[in-house]
Amino acid sequence: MDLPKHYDPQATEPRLYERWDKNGYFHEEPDPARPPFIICMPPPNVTARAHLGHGSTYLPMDVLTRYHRMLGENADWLPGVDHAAIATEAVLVRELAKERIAREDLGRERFVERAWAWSRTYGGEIEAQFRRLGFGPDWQRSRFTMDEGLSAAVRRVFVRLYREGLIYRGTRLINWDPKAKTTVSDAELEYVEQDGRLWRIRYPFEPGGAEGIEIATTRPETMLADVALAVHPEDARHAATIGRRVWIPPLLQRSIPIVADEAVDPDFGSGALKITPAHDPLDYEIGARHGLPTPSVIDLEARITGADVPVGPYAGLDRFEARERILADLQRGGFLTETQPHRHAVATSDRSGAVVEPLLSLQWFVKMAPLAKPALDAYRDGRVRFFPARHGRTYEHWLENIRDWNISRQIWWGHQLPVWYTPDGREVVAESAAEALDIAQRLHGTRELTRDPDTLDTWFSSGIWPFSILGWPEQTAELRCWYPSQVLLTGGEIIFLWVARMVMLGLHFLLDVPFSDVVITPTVFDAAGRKMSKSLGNVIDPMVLAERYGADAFRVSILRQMRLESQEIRYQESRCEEARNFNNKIWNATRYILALPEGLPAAMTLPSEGALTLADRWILTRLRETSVAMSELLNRYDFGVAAETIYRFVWYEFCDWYVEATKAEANRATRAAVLSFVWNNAMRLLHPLAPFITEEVWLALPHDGKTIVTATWPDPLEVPAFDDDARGFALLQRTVERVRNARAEIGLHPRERVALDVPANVPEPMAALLALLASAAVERGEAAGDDLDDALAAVTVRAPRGVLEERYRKQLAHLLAEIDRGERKLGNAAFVSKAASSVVAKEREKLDGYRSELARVEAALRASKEPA
RNA sequence: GGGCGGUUAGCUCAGUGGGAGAGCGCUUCCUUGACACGGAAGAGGUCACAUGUUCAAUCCAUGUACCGCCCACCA
Repeated sequence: MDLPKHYDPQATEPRLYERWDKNGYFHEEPDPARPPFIICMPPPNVTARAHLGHGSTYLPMDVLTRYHRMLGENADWLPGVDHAAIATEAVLVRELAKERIAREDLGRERFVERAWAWSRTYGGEIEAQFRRLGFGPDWQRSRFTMDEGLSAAVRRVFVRLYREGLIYRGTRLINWDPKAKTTVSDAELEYVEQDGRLWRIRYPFEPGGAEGIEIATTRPETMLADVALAVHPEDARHAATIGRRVWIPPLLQRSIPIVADEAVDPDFGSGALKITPAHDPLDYEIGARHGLPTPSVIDLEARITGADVPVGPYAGLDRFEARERILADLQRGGFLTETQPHRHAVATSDRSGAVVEPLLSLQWFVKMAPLAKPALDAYRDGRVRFFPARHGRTYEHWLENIRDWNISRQIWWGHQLPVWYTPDGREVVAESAAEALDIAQRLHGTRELTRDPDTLDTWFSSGIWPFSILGWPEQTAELRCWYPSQVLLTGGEIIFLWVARMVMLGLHFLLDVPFSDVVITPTVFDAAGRKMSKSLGNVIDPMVLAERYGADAFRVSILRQMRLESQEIRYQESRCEEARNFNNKIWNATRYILALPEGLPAAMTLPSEGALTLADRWILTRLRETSVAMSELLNRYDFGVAAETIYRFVWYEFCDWYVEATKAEANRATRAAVLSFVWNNAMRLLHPLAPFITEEVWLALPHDGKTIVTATWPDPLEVPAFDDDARGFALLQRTVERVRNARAEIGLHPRERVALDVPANVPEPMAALLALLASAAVERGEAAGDDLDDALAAVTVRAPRGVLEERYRKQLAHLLAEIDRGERKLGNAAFVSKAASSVVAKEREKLDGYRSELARVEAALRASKEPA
């Protein structure tokens, strides 16, 4: 066979993926006879493109699914795409703007048509990218949140929650995104630290009077809607003012009361707070406690409106423009007493980035407290577990402090509320227009209905994802076999937005948690620990990495950096290069195996135990240990250590030691069989992590079956283990290293043989390996000591006089220091009496070892100095 | 303001109550029957700081400093 010297992933990977896909290796049918292993893919936004973050979240899902498929389980990774309401709508509005068309000009129906067309065109792109990275979900089962089946599930959930009294319509303070022109939920806010200013403003007791009370604010434009000032009830400075009235500057057209409320922090500013219930959450609560009115002065365009209260010349101004004008007018009227810099967190919409305006509005909400209780219980009694466990406290804390969820959005792309209104404003909630008409006729005696134009928050449909994609509310075989799933993997930033809501809705509608394990994966940063962003120019595109180094290399590079407890990965491209080199190493070890002159056995079998050489026994023992370790590590989601474990086995044990050992004459009889066996197993252990190269190599070796994708996971019990021989080989390795070190010291050319005295009680196979691996000319001498440790320790290098002297002196110094340390330790009565006996024994053993080594090194040093 | 992580070799990071580790980078040697995307040898660290617990602390506890993440209605 004539293989090129360098592995070529660019040619191999797409070819293999196409074969897997065409043969349906990723597809599964529900099979109650086997244990299920189901992962619901967090649906990427239809607007999304692959980024490095998908490496840390989606890649582990692929690894786990492949691993459990090899274990013979009913394993399936269920993919899909999210319609991403606000994000997609924003993209479309921007595209329309290029054609100078406003959303309203197009009309709802045609706008939604375009959204569908856009989703069909671009939605497949991330799927193609995932394929390029080797991800193998069950593509035949791919779902889109706007599909008819999933939309029907959304309507069913809405109607049922409404009829159970868990969905209601009401006027509440909501977060208004003036850019996207819609409400957003609390969980979708992002608080951005900004350098702002804090203004102190005097509210006079009488219009034109010099006396008054000072407040501090960062939002002077809202003062037009003030309904009171509030002070802390126990604040002596303001006690006398409670109950008095002040006038609102600069217009001085309205006066408002001063009230006392516990929520006011007396230590902030002047200790007095202006109350604007319609434009601030805290003010809303205080206002409610005191029965204050709730006038608005900011409209949906974020402009000042005089609809509720007089706003003078500010009417129609943008909110930030109005702020400047009001400040100027306050200054002129002598009401602005102080301006100071102030750093504070501003609520922005995490989709549009716009500063969110708290507004009073009539919207739809989900009553969360009754749903949160069972979700909390499920966590507390261990039905839902987090990895790492500390993330569970985030989940718990959010559910304990849960607030009602605003679910109505004023955009067109999404699931329209299944709500209709009669001409006199009564609500009719139904799963279809026909049913709505029926109800309207029956209950309200009318067939004249108008549908609510709003759509649902995207996360409403995401919240039912684990069962809507299984066909719920139909009782499908998928739903019976595959709900609940086994594990959810996701980033920590959507524990509230998504994880908690899936648990709540899963428990409510299917009476069971949607998954038992939640694995929170780390965020990927650049090597300097900065978030990757376009503006910083530090974004690394995984598709570029896959092109440059291969998808396997990209995968291994990410996986090796994942740590169980870590919340971040600092990614550097050199890791990818390193993994590419690793793949090349695998490739070349394979070339060596395939080029053996004796050829490979037709089937994967091992020689009889008696025929196995020392090296064979060692590598088989290590294979077995590695195989046990890999299962344990993958079972507890420790991808980083798993990747590291197989990486080290392949490179440092198999390639550097075993393959070299097979070049010895004595090892030739068994090597073809053992190399094939171990390499076949190693490829299967590595396959979930690096699917492509392992398939390519596995197919070239003796193997069973058509593809490694559905091959069985190595069973450690099928690999013989020889613990004593393995230990002996490890001792031999240390001896080889010692001799190589001396060779370097002597300055021998690698091809020159070093003369080695090997005691007679070192077994012949070891002496032969020493000769090969250390490139030595072995001369057998007298037996030394009474065990293998002693015999190997007595192996000595013959060198020209004086050459090794410095080396021996260094060793001597080190040994003397160790012996001193050990003697002082063992001379310490407290240590000998209090430390564990095994620790003391080990310390004695170490000391003895150092002493006999000291004697040998002293002798060698003498020999090196004295004339021969 | 509250909670949670982190601080170990030049860089990115493992790790352990009892002899400090890996990869990259660096130095030297080497194209020996697969691999220079390779092999061998080597240099390099008061394990952030302070106090405490312990026979023994890089590891445990407390505190400090710095970095980061999440939450929160100081306007």
